[in-house]
Amino acid sequence: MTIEIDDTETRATPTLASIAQQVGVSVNTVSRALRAPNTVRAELRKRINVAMEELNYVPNRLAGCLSGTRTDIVGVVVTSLYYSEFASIIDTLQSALLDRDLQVMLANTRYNPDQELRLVRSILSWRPAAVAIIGVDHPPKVVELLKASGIPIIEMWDTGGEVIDSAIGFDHEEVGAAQARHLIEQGYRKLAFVGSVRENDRRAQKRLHGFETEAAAAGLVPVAKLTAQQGGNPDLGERLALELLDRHPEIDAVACNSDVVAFGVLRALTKRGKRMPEDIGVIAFGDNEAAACVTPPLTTIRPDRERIGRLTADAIFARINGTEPRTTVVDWHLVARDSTRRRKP
Amino acid sequence: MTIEIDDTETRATPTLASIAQQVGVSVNTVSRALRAPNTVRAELRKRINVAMEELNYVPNRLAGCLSGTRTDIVGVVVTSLYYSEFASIIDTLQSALLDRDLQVMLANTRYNPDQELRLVRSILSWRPAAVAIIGVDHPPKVVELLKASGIPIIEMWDTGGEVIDSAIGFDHEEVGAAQARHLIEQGYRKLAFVGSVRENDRRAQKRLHGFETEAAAAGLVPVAKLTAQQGGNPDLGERLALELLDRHPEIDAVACNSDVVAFGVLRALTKRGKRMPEDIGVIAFGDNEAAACVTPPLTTIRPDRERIGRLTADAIFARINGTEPRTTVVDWHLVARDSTRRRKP
DNA sequence: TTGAAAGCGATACCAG
DNA sequence: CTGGTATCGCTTTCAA
Repeated sequence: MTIEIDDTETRATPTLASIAQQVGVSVNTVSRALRAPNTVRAELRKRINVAMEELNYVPNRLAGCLSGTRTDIVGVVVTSLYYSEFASIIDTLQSALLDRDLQVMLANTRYNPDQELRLVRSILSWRPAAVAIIGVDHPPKVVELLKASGIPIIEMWDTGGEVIDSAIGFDHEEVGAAQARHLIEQGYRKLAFVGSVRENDRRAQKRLHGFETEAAAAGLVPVAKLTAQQGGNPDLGERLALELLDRHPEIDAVACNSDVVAFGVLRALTKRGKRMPEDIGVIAFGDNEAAACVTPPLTTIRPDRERIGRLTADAIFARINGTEPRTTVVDWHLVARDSTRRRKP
Repeated sequence: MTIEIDDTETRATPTLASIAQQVGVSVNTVSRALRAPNTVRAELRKRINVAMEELNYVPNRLAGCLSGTRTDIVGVVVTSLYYSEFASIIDTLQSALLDRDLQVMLANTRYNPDQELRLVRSILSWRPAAVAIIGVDHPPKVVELLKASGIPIIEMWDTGGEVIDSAIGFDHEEVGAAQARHLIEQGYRKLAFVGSVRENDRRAQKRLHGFETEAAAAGLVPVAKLTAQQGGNPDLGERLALELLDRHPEIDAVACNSDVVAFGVLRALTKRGKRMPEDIGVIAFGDNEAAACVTPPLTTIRPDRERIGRLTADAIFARINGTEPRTTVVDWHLVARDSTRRRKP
């Protein structure tokens, strides 16, 4: 009697069963050879490894995670990928997660709340171990879903307001206030604010609000203000600055909501023959890699993105291991460069 | 007789079965209500949807993809996340994939081949529908795994050499050659090359090689050359430029391997009192958002990142639908700005 | 139009 | 140390 094995050399991706069959052991011996190598006889283990190598076996995590308890995905939801805004957060976070074999699933909402809901839903459908998401302001349904998921949720970049679970970021109102304070300290009095302040970018709104409030506190209202709904870039900055000069020629300082906008502002002011920092001061936010290389070097506020990324990874591990949720405020620094150094210290 | 249902109100994540039970239908009716709504009576469908909404049901894709045929993940492997190098590729790619409900799983190798192997393996373990990866030069085992996976593999950013499946990018040697050609056309004769040229960054190496070859063809060897293994940034550029001036004061043009390095080079040259473009010309690669905003505005080469992202998404769909692999060369442009305009046109 | 039942590929608990 | 067997949550024939 012959047992016919219909192993018709189908070039299907190998499974645990394939190699179990080839080695002549049971499926779960192979599984253990992977999961708990020392529970398998050395010689067997070796043959199993050889077979895996030969067949280019790659475990199927869909199956693994479905049956096992944990998933090794961490959902990361950002609002933008451009201009280094969050790149180094993602970079640091990703590499820290990798050390624990966690895989990043990335989503970019582009500041669109509908998109955000859709993406969060999509990410949750992968049953991630945790979700890290930019901002603390989300559509109610997003909050509901994230809460209902029962996994650790780390909100990054911003703090304040209602936090779903844990947050790691800083107070953007304070950043705006610091911009105003610095300009005032340097002797500027006719303050303006320009930049991209989108309807759904609460952080930008907070910075603007903080700026206005601080200026008002110093008796400097009204402040000229020119914002746009589109994303920030140098051309926008240039356009807004030119318009600002036309409308308010008396302006002697400009705060920008981002460095890339400030780059264009500097260009516009230079074209109009303004001397910086003497005639007019410029301060921004973000500390883009080029901020120290433009003319004049740009005074700006530098958030500690690496730290946020690292602490987020730490928080994810901690929460997974059962520690309590917490909110961590991360320092930022005002980097004074020549675009505002009116008063020699 | 009483049937005891041990439905101990466990706050577990709802499954298809949960809502099937609540609505009083079978599991696969609910499944069909999701997958093929018009095969379910309207009234029933409605009740099912209500239940899903109430319970905040999110389908478990691990299960779905395990049982079904398709996976909706696309693995995206990049070598860096900093400095906008690939950000807009990822951004465009991601949003194009989203239109087809494909989810990006991101990995960053940081130019480390061991990491690359590990990450590719990890990504393949999720049984993605396709993989998009930066570069056409990978460790042999990576190539083997990707080939064995049987899914579409799109190599981005570079072309030439052996392609695994499909490629969308451009010839980096030509870019380097174009840098040299432009400098020579503008009348520069003592050419130098500086920047980060890592051991595992084949693209950077190709650009350097193309530059040297083109210069040699014009009888301009030897070219001074100063490279580093670390990643490019303005400080590196400044350091290298200062060293270059010390060693080769006769230099009259510098090609940089990236814009961020060039930013530092400009700063160094300015500090040393060099006039640009008169005394010395500078050309770079990348067209960083700030390239037009530094002093002098930087001549550089602009790759079309959006196009690469979009075409990669297109290629993924096409390959999934059975079209043949192909290599697509994407245009790039030399953007001449004031850092090299010696000859007035 | 709806339901029952058989997998998908791995894990985990129990036996042997 | 090794092998059955149930199970994870969903999709997918095949019947009813």
